[in-house]
Amino acid sequence: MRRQILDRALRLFAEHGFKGTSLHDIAVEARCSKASLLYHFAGKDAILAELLTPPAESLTALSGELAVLDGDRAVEPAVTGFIGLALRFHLEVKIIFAELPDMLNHPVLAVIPQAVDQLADALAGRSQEPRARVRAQMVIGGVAVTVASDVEVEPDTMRTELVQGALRTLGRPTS
Amino acid sequence: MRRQILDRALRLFAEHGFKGTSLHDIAVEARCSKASLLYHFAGKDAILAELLTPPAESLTALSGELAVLDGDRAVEPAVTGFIGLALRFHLEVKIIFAELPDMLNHPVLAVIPQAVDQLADALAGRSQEPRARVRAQMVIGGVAVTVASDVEVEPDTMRTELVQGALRTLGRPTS
DNA sequence: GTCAGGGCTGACCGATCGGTCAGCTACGGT
DNA sequence: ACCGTAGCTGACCGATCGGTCAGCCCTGAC
Repeated sequence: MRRQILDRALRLFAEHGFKGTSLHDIAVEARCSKASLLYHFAGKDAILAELLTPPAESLTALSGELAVLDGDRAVEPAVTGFIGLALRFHLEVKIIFAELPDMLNHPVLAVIPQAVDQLADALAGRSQEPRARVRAQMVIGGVAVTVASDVEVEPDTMRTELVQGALRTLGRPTS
Repeated sequence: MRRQILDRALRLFAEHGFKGTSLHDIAVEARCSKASLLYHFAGKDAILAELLTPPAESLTALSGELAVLDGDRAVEPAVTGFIGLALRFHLEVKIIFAELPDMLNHPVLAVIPQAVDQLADALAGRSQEPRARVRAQMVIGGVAVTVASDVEVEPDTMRTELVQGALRTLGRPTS
């Protein structure tokens, strides 16, 4: 039942946004009562937090791995690692980019922005130049939006093209 | 007063999202009563529609200009034109990318997706190849997210770097 | 048989939402 | 001096929101 609730809530949040989805909507989709949702979860926020915990932890883990690599060597792992996570959690990515700004009160979600900042740092090759920061931001946005959109492409084609596209964006021709 | 309302509503919608902003919030920010909002506008949706009409019209106009250009020649104008619009309407871009999916009922907003599709078509150089579609989507997402984010960069640096980054993403080295 | 407790529910609550309405105020035309 | 009207407001409305609570049902232990 918990699984069912989380599964349906994930789809609804991704489609209509967090604020755009009511507990009633989730209950109908999961074929249970609204009160049942609140038996399994402390509240609506708790459902979102539990949904976004796996991608948040994976992202912070990636940031940790990248932190030990210096400048140039961090770029390619950052690209492939981020794209891997984005593809794996594409629905969660859609939720995060849609309405994260308000949800930052919750401790689980608060770690996401700083992890993204560290990711941007790695993508920029530890450079503080404005031009490098812009490139990094373009990669993050491009990957996130593309993964969240419903372009009909085979998964491996999508992955390779995202990686190559990101590397070109950063001015790093494909090796 | 209308100007005041639209100005404050734009900022609030961009910051907290459309659903995340109440008429009360706008009224407080605009220093007037909630009833006054609904004297000037037919409803909350009408405020959003009026805010998004200028960028929507500009976008459809750009699509029209690009439609008469064939394949290769459409790419660069598409890049520079889209980036120009995105920079000019950066707050509106943030609103659109955050919660457009639900608002498509309104006729003013319904034209946006098809205009974006035509833009993607031009960015892909009229190619139907999956790889080209992915690249185009990456450019749209990268530009939109970068413009909507608050990276602190001088406007002209931002513009030139966005254009060059987009062209690199598309595999078109800067001329 | 019975009892305890986890899973679940309908009924209900206060808060807040978008929106309506009668009426107040200020002011320009005659 | 009078009036029409544009601008604006407080009070109020029904709907919907997230969340609470007493209690029902079922099953497994003894």
